[in-house]
Amino acid sequence: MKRNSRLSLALHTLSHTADDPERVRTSTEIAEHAGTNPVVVRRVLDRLRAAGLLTSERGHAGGWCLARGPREITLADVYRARDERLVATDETGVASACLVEHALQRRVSGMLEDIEHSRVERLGETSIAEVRHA
Amino acid sequence: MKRNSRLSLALHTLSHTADDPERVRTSTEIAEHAGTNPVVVRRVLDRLRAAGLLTSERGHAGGWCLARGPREITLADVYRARDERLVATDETGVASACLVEHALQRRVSGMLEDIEHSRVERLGETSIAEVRHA
DNA sequence: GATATTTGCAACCGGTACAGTTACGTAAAT
DNA sequence: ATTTACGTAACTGTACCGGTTGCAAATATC
Repeated sequence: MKRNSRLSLALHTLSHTADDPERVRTSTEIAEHAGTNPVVVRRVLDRLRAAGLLTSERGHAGGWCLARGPREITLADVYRARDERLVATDETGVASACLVEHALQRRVSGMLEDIEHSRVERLGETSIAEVRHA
Repeated sequence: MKRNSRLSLALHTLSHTADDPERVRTSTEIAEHAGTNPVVVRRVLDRLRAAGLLTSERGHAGGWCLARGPREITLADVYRARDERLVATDETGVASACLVEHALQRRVSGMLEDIEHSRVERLGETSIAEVRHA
């Protein structure tokens, strides 16, 4: 697959389901379209379901569906649904004895957090329904 | 060591050298302070030297020194000195046949670029000399 | 009830990235 | 010549991730 694939795959999938919200899609189908593996798809989509963006049904005629209207799901929702953070703020819990280190941690990670927030805010301005008309 | 250590180590080291710019520090000394290994320190500091932020002298009484005044080095300089990008914009060159994918790429990666710029901009507002007084 | 389909999940493989470590070469001061 | 310290290459261990396989559980169809 390609780089940054988790977010990319999530967005791609949601955008397509937004195209035709009634249609139920299997992970196999999605995987073929995305050029990857059904299990990988499920792994990514698991998180979107946990975040309440998708629902899945097992068994015959099962598959994946949008949990709410495509206009009610923003890029920020998708972004937040990944549990990972791109900023990677330290958080090892080990308190350094070094004062400079403390000051750095506070300043830099605070700064990156701010940026993170503004990023998510901007992503929130676009719903997955309108991505195609970008 | 800890996560995000390259940037962290770079910033930490530079902040300390900014404290007393005349003093020459060996990688062993820096490594001990940072709780890591001299070779690791040199690897990270290599990039800072390539970026013109530090100089190094070999041999007896050699070591590392600031290449310019601590007020002329910003956090953005350090951030840029790492060659890596945190955003990881796709760039595999493979053109997808999927129009939605195209639109997504354009919109999302454009947005991430913006954020990257604003991040660097904000980091540029602080010099390593003033980090301690945060 | 048997069968086919599809998610759910765990285990494992292969590749990549990185910190850590060891070892050795090179340069400079004493 | 010796000592010091950078420069660099090689190897290790770990972590993460995409890919893959296998199997259990659930559900629709026959």
